[in-house]
Amino acid sequence: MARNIPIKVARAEKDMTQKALAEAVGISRQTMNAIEQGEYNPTIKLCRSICRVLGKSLDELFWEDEE
Amino acid sequence: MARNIPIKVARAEKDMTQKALAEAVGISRQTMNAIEQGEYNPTIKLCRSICRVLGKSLDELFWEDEE
DNA sequence: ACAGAATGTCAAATATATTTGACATTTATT
DNA sequence: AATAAATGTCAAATATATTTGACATTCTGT
Repeated sequence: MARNIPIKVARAEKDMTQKALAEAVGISRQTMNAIEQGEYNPTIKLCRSICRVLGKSLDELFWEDEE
Repeated sequence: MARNIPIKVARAEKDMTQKALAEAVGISRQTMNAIEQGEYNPTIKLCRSICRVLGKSLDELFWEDEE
């Protein structure tokens, strides 16, 4: 999996730290970091939470052309 | 969670059975059924697979306004 | 250069998505 | 009405997402 740059950018736009985003979404900092590193595969529910907090769509933050 | 009507519709458009979609995506028929029933929470990777097979976007098939 | 915050990463434990098999119910076809 | 295909649902087992704690590294500001 590829690193998730769109999340990093959206987070920067909101001036949020990984920790802050993790807390806003109710997960651990390590999980948030791993998602941004593209090391796994969050649940769709979690993806939606992240989208809501960052004000972005699923397609903007989580689409990938090739698996 | 709410039943996922958009998947049902998209599947109908492609004239695919739950079983056929499940096979195309590499999961069990029961899991596909449960997803359509909104009983859980697939992985984003699986959501992307379903989107590719059905020719729809994440936002079209998996967005929900309220959790 | 120093200190503190933010990020990256690992291993072990826990929660939960997914599978398998089996059966009941509904829908479509003849 | 009868049969087959499609769908809905349950329980037990397995795979994997997520947590927790701990430590190393990079980034920022003073």
